[in-house]
Amino acid sequence: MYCECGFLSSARLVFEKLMKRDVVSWNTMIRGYVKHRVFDEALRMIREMQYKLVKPSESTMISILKLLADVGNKELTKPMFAYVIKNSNMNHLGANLTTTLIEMHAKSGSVAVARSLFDRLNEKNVYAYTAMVAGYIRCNAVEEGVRLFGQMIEDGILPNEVTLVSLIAECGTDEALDLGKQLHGYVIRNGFVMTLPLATSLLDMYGKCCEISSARTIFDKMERRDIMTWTVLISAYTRGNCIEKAIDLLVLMRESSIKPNQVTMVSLVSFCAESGALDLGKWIHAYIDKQRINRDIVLNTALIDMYAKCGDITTAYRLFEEATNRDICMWNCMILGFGMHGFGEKALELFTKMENLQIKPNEITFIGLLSACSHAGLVKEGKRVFEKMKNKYGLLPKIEHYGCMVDLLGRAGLLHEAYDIVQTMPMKPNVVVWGALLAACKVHKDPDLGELASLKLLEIDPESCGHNVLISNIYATEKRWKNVVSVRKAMKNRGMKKEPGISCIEVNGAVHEFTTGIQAHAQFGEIDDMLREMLCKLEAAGYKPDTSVVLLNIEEKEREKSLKYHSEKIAMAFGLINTAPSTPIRIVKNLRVCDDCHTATKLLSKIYKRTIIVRDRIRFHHFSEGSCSCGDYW
DNA sequence: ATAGGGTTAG
Repeated sequence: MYCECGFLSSARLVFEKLMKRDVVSWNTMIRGYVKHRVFDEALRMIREMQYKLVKPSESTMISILKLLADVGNKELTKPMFAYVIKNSNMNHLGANLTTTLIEMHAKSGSVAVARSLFDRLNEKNVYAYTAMVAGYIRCNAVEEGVRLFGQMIEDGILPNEVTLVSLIAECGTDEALDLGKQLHGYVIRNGFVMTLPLATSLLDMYGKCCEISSARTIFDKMERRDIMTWTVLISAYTRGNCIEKAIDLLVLMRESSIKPNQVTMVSLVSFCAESGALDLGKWIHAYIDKQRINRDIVLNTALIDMYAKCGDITTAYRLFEEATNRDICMWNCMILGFGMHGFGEKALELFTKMENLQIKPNEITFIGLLSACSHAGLVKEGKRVFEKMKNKYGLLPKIEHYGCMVDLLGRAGLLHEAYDIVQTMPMKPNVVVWGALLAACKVHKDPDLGELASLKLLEIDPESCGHNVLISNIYATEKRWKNVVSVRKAMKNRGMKKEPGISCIEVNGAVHEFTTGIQAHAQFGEIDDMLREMLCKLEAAGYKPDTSVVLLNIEEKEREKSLKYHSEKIAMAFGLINTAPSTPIRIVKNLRVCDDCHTATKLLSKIYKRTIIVRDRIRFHHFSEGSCSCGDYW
């Protein structure tokens, strides 16, 4: 009972007091740890059990392995596998045990090990086949999966409703969609009844592959719908940025007297996080509490993430402190949140707390910490964290972590140290790594290293338009128009377009989106007047347009004009017009803030006495009283 | 023995 409810220390106490322990008591305790993701302790107990010569029965092993397969944990599969091998005769592994091992390996990414076990099976039943096919789809070896599915049918082993559902559930990726459609066809051809699980898995698959209309067709045809059906469709809409449709469904669902639960709400909250819609996020938060929807650990994490990503780090931290239950994901969200806001010290403090509580950080934790150090210019601390990751926690830095290090050193102006990392890292640097170096070269004006990085980028990924823009940007800063033109031409020939700059601003709960340039907005006349006024006041305050950030080789006057119509400035003008004096203005943009807008926004915060909070692609800028929280360091 | 929905980075 204690294990099931997650009161593991109480369970352990009872366990320790037992005079006699049999296989069942060990099994229960270990399953408790696995179920609640305390893998270290589970492994320790398995070893202790072995030491005490308690020999687990096959069914004990199966039940533990099954749990492991469900949580898809990679760290434990290896030692568990070793343990099973050690305790049984490899040549006489029972079919049931083997099948469970296949499932465990297939679900946790070791598809090759799963296959070798699969090939040793004499009698391959539907469970083994399904586990294997599902494993292939999960690790993106879809062709192999299709082949095996065909072989299974040839062998005369036919899938049933349950196995079809578990396969379809794996098909929510672009790569697997074709297979998913084939399975859908199989379901129809063979006259399976569209039960709720079957329909839900199909709905979810189409939703995840952005084929919402197919999902909708299935949904509309259904006679009965339960909480999962609604939830899946709502997630599909939020994923496709159709928030109005999602909210409509929330209302409709209430009307058909099905009450949303915490799972339903998570996808709505995470939409707000993604799009920076704070007002909507607050509304949903209030809705959750008003409807007395239970806030479990995942929903709390989503809310924390939402507040952090919408600029309200104080509320995010309050929710974090109030949470009675925290997992690694929640800690990571909070660390990432602090980093995003430039509070590097706070992120590090949180990490210290984690360490004191003996909570094991994972690789995402370190991405958060390294990028937090990077945004705050904490070079020494960042280096220490990187060492700790390797030495204390035995985590092998992945390419992302090297990318963070290059960013950390590059941003701080230590270009050659950054380049050292690029040259000595144990894997081939990718576009992210070269891109970080290139961006650093742009900020710290090292055209030679910048050019080298540019060439590498073009070599690895000639199609990436973002990097081409950055390259032409570097040339433009040096007024090397010839090079700018040739990069631009090459882009045009390949049909590449610069990702358009988009700025969003939420006013009275509605999100308004602006792109660059003059646009067909009902209020555009007013906005244009406002922009003119802003420019006048800016110039009076000593602002000069920084035309070096404009990429095009055009006349100076035109360049100024193109600056004036940067989406960010338009959104700001719109905010100034439509919000009450002295309320903060919040803007979310898809690209990084440009130098000119950054300077202008600082001044504007002083001129109009407004706090202006801008979330760019990677971090927050809090502008107030003429300065920015990033300390001009981004 | 086998089934459907949600959170962090890139």
